Amino acid sequence: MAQTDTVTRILDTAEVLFAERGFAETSLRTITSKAKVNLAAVNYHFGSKKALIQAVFARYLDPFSERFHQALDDLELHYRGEPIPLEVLLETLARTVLEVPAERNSLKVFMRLLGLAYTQAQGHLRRYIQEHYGNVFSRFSDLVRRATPELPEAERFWRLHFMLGTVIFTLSGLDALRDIADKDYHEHVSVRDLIRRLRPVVVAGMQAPLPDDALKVAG
Amino acid sequence: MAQTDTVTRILDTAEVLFAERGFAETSLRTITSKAKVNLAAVNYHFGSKKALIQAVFARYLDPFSERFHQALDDLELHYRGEPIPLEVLLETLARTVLEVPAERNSLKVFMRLLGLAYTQAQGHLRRYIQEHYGNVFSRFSDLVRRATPELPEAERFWRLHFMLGTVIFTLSGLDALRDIADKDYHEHVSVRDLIRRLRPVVVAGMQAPLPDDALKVAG
DNA sequence: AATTGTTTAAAACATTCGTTTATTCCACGC
DNA sequence: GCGTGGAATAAACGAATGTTTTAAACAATT
Repeated sequence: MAQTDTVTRILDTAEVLFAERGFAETSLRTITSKAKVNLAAVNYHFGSKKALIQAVFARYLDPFSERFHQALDDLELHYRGEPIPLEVLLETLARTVLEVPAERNSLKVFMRLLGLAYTQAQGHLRRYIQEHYGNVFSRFSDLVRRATPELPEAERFWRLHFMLGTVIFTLSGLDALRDIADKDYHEHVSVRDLIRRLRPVVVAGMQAPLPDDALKVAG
Repeated sequence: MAQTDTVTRILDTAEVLFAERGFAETSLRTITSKAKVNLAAVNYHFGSKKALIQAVFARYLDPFSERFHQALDDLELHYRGEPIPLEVLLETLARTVLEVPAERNSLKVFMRLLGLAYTQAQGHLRRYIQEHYGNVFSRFSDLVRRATPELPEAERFWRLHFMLGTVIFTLSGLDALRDIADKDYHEHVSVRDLIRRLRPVVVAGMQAPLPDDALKVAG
């Protein structure tokens, strides 16, 4: 049990702490003491703190990447060259995102980490993710392009990230928001509730009219 | 020139560095050396690094709060009890946000800072902002309620935060996103461009049809 | 011009960080 | 059995951090 136990213990503890406080604000000493492993274990097993951060992401993104590619394969087979509708693409993305961490019961952590990847400095992380998972995003992006031919190239890019922001912000701040919502409206929301509420908003956002003077792009 | 110069020199330098790297990743030594003031000056004039962070925010949020209250006063006077339309409220909010840092020629910095306030740990910052500027948000929130009576209470709450997520995520991850956008589309976007693109998306999101089975709430 | 209070300057202080080293432990194969 | 190699441990290292201290320079007031 030796190695496996220590490595996963570190990863389990690190991902929670990273999600709670960010990367720079989480020291290796905090991680190792909470995980009840030796301080040097991180550098021994992972090499450095940077490598640990990347490993935390890989544990989520590797299964996600595989499953999502598989799901897109199925879709492309089914639609046989026809453009896949935007709703179907978003639905598939949402389902895959929900499936992956469901096994680990930590959707919230996964979302927080995704948010941090965009927000925190950590240039190495962006490079790592881009390098390892850029093709998944590219593939999805291409399919969305075919589903929304009326959108100018740049506009689609930005709207995709707008919607990404909506989802990540909401789900990563879920606890805080849920506290407020519970207190003010006495109505408890589940993650599934939230996603049900998110769907029409995201679709409407993607299909919103073009900004007033986007002429230079729209040609 | 003595005090004023040193204090504003520190603030000017700090806000740029904070916006670029975040709070924890920016050391006082980096700030003071770049600002060409003594290291101890920060602790002398502000008391601590935390207080410096708060001071950086206050320099933006104090004028913003004042202007926004004034703008809402004008609106309420003009609409004389009638509900103020949602588009007008959002427009006013956006205009005020744009006006404040325009004088200091640093809209991007202001936006990044707003994003960091939500994103970074810094519990003291959230408490400070809540305490000093919470009433502005409450007032705006009430006006939005009157502008969207058709929305169930909880639905409006969530959508407001969806849209907040869109804006904050986009603006706080601006550099990262801009890097990608520059590389892929060779088109440089300004913050003003982004806000122009954001508007129709936010409006459409707020006015999206209700989710399929929100019946229990809609009554 | 002397004095007072304020600001700047240089240095040191006490922590904390990531990383490395040296040692011990322990399981496994010969 | 023993030795060997991978893994855990304890300790220390060097660098960087926020903060404090002490002294000097300065401005303003009387």
